[in-house]
Parts: sequence; structure tokens; C-alpha cells
Amino acid sequence: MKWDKLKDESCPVARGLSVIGDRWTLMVLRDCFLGVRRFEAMQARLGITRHVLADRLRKLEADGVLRREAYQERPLRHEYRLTEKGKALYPVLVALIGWAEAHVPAEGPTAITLVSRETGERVEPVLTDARTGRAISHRDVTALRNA
Amino acid sequence: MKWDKLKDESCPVARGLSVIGDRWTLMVLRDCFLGVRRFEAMQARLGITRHVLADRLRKLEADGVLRREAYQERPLRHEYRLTEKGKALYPVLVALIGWAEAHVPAEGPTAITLVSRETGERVEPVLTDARTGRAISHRDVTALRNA
DNA sequence: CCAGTCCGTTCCGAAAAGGAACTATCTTGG
DNA sequence: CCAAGATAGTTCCTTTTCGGAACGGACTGG
Repeated sequence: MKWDKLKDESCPVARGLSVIGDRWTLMVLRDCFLGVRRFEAMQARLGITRHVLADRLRKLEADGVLRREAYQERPLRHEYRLTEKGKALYPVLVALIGWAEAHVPAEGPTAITLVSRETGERVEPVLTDARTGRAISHRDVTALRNA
Repeated sequence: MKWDKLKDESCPVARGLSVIGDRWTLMVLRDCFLGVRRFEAMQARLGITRHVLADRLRKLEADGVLRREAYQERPLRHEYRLTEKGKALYPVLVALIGWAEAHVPAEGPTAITLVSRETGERVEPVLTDARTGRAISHRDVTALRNA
């Protein structure tokens, strides 16, 4: 099976990955969440090939994760901003950060800390069940395949 | 920059993606969480090339996400199981499922529902702050770059 | 006019993915 | 004994994608 057929799968993991499962895509989105909006800036920060960056931005726009918006005319130039759909990816990124901090050690100190905008306090992300308020772990939650 | 240099970055997103940001890797892990442990089974379910599957399993084992365990001798055969580090990825997968369910519509009905093992009730995943118990969103949490 | 900025595109060699066949090691059934 | 089946890969070859660097177009400021 080819990678780009994933979007037609019924499994939500497959559908999700068809959008963000590409190499570099989540790195691009990380920069978007950090407020980077311009092509040049992303390219410089990520070290990604211009070619690939242009391709990823195009795909993310086509998928409705980013939107391209003119920030000047003459010459016409666009910047990239997260749509609501894109912003909704925040928990995925945060979960990934949480995992990496705990299980993929860095050489030096880690580069990012999550803090509350309001209080400035450090935030500790945990995935919980909205109904019971309890943490979700592999042990007490299971996935049912719908018939 | 090359993709495999990501693991040396100080950003946790980059480090995380150096492990699971590869094409197919999260699909393989999805199957692991669903209890699939054998090469043949994964290959059949995923439709992935045998070549690529072998490669991903090798890398995941090398990264300590999966562990290879003999389930019979004569002939010696192994199966793949999640390590603790691997199981810790559950929130990432769940966050992805949540996003895809909400924003990447399937054609037919969705194939997976998360339920509590205890009560059988449907689980609604939300990322919260362990300290305050409040939901984490892009709007009220921000990432600080550590100097 | 020239340098600088910004957002791409083009070109080419290298790496990775897709597809199918092949190997190896047993077990089971006839 | 032989053929067929199960399991876990490997090998070979073609197609796709990536990495690196140069090039192009549309301006601005000096």
C-alpha cells in the first residue's frame, strides 16, 4: 500500500497521519505554534530544504491546517497561519513534548518549557478523560473496533 | 539539514520526531497497542512493504520503544512488544485520534472508539494540566525557550 | 545601478519507498 | 518421503522523495 492512500482508511490514526505523518510536517507546525509565519524564517530555523518546505506548506494549506494570508502587496507576499483545525493539533504536539522530555533524553538542557500564560507557572500535561477527570493510560483504556 | 540529525536537537519535538516521526512508524505502534505482535500480522494489516516494516521494527527496537521476544524456538521466532517507553506513547496516539475524529472526516463510520476497561464507558480524551486540572489549549499555554 | 530581502522553482545526484520474488526453518498431512 | 503451509525476513529493481545548491522574479533602499 502507498502512503498517500492512508487518508481513505477508516482508522482515525491513519487519517490523522495522512495529514501530519509526513516527515518535517510536525516540525513546521511546531514553528507555527511558536509564532513563525514566514517562509524564510522557517527555512532558516528548520534547516529544511526550501523545496520540501514549499511542498509541506502547500499540503498543509490544502488540508486546511494552515492558511495563507497576504501580509503585503508589491510584491505580493504571504505568511502562514494556523487555522482552527491547525490549532486543534496543539494537544498532539504537547503530548509529544511530554513523551520526549520523559523518554528521549537530550544532551544539554531541554529547549522548551510549557508555562501558563496567566500565572507563568509550569504546566504538566496529562491526558485525561473529560467525563471522569481521570488520567488515560494504556492500562485502563482500550480501543474498540466498531463493527 | 538531514532528517536523522533531528535527534541531536535540543527541542523535544525534534527529538520525539526522530523516533516516531518516520512514515509508518506510528501506524506500526498503533497495531502494537491493538495487540498485534507478529511480523506477518502487521504486514497484512498495514499493507506496508515487508522491507519497510522490518526496518521500522529494527529502529523501534534500537530506540527502546519495542522489544523483541522469542515466542518459540525451532524455528526461533520473535514477536514485538511495547516497552514502558513505548507504552508511554499512548497519549500521543490518543491525542492524534482525538484530532482526527474531530477534524479529518472519514467517509464511512469511524473504526475505533476509546472505552474504559472498567466501566465500558466511552472515553473523551482531553489534555489537562496535572497541577490545575484545567484543559490545555493553545490559547492559555505558551512554550518558553530556555536560555 | 547595485545590493539586499523574500518566496519560491529548477536541476541533479542520493536516499528511501513500493512491489514482487526468493530464502530459510520448521510443522503437518498424505 | 514429498508437497504445502506458516513465519520472518532478505534481495532485486523501479519509482518517488529528499538534500543541496543555484537560479528567477518582484520589489526596496541607497
